[in-house]
Amino acid sequence: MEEIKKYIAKELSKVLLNKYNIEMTLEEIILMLEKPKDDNMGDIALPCFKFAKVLKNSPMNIANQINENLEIDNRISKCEVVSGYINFYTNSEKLCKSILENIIHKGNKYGYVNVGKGQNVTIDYSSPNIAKPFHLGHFRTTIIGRTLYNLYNELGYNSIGINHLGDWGRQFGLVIIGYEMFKDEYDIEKDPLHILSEIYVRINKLAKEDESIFVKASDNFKKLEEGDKELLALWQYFKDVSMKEYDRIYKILGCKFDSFNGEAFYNDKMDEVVKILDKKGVLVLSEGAKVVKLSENEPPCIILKSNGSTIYATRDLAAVLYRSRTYDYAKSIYVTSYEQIHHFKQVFEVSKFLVDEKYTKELVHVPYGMVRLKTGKMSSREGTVVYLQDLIEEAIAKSKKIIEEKGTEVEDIDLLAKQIGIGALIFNDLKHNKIKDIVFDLDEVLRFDGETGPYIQYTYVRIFSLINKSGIDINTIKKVNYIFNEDEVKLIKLLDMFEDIIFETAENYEPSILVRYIIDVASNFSTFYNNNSILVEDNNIKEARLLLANSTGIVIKKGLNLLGIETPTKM
RNA sequence: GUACCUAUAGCUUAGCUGGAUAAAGCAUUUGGCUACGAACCAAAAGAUCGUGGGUUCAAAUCCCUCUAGGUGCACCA
Repeated sequence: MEEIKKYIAKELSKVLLNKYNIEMTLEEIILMLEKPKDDNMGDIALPCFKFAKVLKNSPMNIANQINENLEIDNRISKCEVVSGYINFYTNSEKLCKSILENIIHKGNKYGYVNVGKGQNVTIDYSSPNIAKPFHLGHFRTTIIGRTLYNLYNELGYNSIGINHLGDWGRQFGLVIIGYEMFKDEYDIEKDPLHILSEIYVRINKLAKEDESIFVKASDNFKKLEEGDKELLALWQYFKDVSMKEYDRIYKILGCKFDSFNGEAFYNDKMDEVVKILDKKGVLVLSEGAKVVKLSENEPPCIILKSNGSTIYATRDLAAVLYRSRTYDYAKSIYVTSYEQIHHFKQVFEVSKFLVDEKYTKELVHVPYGMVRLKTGKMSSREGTVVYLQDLIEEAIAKSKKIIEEKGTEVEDIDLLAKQIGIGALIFNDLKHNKIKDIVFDLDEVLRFDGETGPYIQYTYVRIFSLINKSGIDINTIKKVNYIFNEDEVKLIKLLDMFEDIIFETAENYEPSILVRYIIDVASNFSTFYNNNSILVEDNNIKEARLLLANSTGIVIKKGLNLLGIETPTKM
């Protein structure tokens, strides 16, 4: 379709120049071209309103004039002027054949476009705080980040997934106090993370009443920073038990990371940050702390607290320095909730003093909205936190129940329930525009009808089953000898958009674009599938439709896999 | 106080680099399984696009006011 756009733009530019003496580049004209609202208004449209003012004529007249002077070959089957627009109808017979043959030719590589040329993109995501169970609040960063990870690989970049563990800071000084105080009351080994987080809540409460506990926590953290062996051993224990649980969660979600260098990793790398900032003369003393002032009215970015300890911004800055050197990234993405917008704005601003412009201009914060419960905000103090492990188990159990109610021919129901349950969880989340808050309701998430994960998976299963039943080896069909009908043309043109959609999704850091597209594909396939018989038709028709089904299957499978959702072949 | 984000059908949302009749799903009403999986398809009904201004040939979309909700704003992460 892009080629045809270019062709139309080229022809238009000739008419504009000759008839009106308007000089426009192909790119400018392509930008003016749009997709008509309705499919029966053609494939490409040129609104002529902008010319009206310059030419002092009505858009309708101009459209007619341009249309009359336009010389176009058989790639376009029809041009029509409708209320100020010129609508172009592509010759879909040729177009559809070439689109389908291209998809079949590329197979499961369809969608891959090498725009990244192997450049590194770091994606900082998930990043839970250790010594606490993984909860629903970490879910969005994990699956949005993972989707971006897959997308950038698909675009020919080399994605580097970084789990910037929250494993450093005063809170661990506090946990240590709590641990020593309360450990004898628990059998920690039984469920370390839940117990540790309970201890954290208790000690936090005490500290609120007794300021000296916070002071001691800060001391502890200072000691950790200085390498106190005893305290570090405790810290290491917290980290080990945390990683054990996180690994389990990542495995079930299918997430992979190339690095688990968390905040503690940068402990010995922050001195250099301080030195560089100091040398550049931007580090100033303010209220006892060392800070970088960014603007007059705004509070500064704290680099060293008044007790000399570092703060999370210092660690993020050290990470920018380290990642620029280690990965020489073309882009560096941070996926966190919108609560941290201000923080990253500051960090990105200060990092201009640390690294080359090459590395600062592609620092990207990808913020997303909060997950809320029907009962309100999640709070560990209120005990209203939803742990992801529990949630996943519940989702799987509920899915299993629904599957059994609906009936299935699958033997391994547990596996299927896992694929569907987790798929539904991911799909529902990524379906929404990421910046919007989500009110979490498991019953809503696990609906199987309409725009849902199970619906897409079901569509895929039907495609798979159809091709199986045909008894034809799909790879032996190379040519299309058939003129596609309206349903088919619509679906094929949609499949043709896949590469653009992947690009757009990555460029906007917005997985919902891809999700919406997959819904559109599945829904169009279902319409086609309902209105057209396949297996009983003559060979030419049957083969063409099987190719179409197979191509749709390729796009759906690839699309879902990019989102981290599995595609069962039976349900 | 100030900055940023959000507000579209009963519910959940899409559309937001301005363009043709505001698009889906759920729920509601109705029709379709002796063709390949009905977890499906089709039809009907359902919208003062939060309010009030402004810019424009054209505003859900851009600018301003106000309202409601959310989030951030110096030693937590």
